Amino acid sequence: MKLSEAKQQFIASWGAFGTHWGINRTMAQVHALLLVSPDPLTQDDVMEQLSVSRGNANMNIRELIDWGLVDRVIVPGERKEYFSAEKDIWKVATQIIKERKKRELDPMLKLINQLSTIEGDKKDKETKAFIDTINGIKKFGEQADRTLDTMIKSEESWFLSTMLKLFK
Amino acid sequence: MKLSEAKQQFIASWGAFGTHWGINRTMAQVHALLLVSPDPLTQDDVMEQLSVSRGNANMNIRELIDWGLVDRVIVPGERKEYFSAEKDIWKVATQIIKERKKRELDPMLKLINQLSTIEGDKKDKETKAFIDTINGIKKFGEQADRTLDTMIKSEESWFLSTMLKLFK
DNA sequence: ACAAACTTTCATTTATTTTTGAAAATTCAG
DNA sequence: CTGAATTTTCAAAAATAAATGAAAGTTTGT
Repeated sequence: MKLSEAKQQFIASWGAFGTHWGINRTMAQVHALLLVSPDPLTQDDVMEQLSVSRGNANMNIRELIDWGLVDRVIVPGERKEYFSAEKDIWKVATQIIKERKKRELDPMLKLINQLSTIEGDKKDKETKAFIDTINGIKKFGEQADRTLDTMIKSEESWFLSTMLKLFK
Repeated sequence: MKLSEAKQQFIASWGAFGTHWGINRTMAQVHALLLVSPDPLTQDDVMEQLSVSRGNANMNIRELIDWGLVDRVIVPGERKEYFSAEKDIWKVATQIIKERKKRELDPMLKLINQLSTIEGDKKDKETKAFIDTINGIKKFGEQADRTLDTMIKSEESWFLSTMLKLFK
């Protein structure tokens, strides 16, 4: 298999994979493209290599920056902006966990906490089932929250220790 | 907050939550409804409570059964089928992890393994970047695979030990 | 075997999400 | 300040995903 072919397949599959996880196909493809590009790319490079419009490329690149997965890179003497993706997959995973936790788990727990304050007779079967389910989710969510924080933290300290080694 | 109101909000939010994770809104809502229902429901109950069509209800209930999150329940003397959701959130989580792993992580790793066999000069910057990214994903995926298997297994043994206690 | 009760399918419709591309806004060198 | 280069916005169009409901299929009691 040739590089260009493998690259195409990787980008296409990463895009399809993303859609199964609620991620816009183009965003996942831009991410894939930047992951396998040794040097930073411009918006026009992305447009050309993925055959997408200017607006689409722009929107998804910015979304990736919001997610902390892509950085703007300044190339001296160039007017255009360049973009480059974090290449360390462990850092990528940590960042995604961090963002999803913030965007989804935390608001969900907030809601669950509100719902756990319903008034009602615990003798009632319907009420009891509701409270039990909500409490189950609450406990699970709180545990997940703690576990994910630990993962994020341990990754950061791993990162820190790696950095320290570099400067020792 | 009253039960009916809380229930409505839970179902709506669970549905919205699902869409962020690539899960069809109705499927997530049916799941939520069954999670807070003390007794099994029929397809008509689901249709009525969620205001969805027969086809939609049927399709999503079956999908939930495929995912191993909902069971058909036979009520003696009744012609209709009844459906009930697994209520233990830890088991629900385990089951979702199991299914997503099978449906998505495993095929992705298969692809990555194929892509890691590209021919090419490692001196070439493009080729090197591609190989490095693929290998990074490969290592990460293999670790995730092992970790998730451990989680699934530990849940099963926790389940087993709970069961054993019941019969001791 | 029949028919009522119930379940499943799937072509069509509807809703939602994504993409486009031209216009507006911004940036920056001279 | 000017204007060309570049980036961003957003209304409209296109693509995709989901829902509908009637018809076909299946099951079960008599």
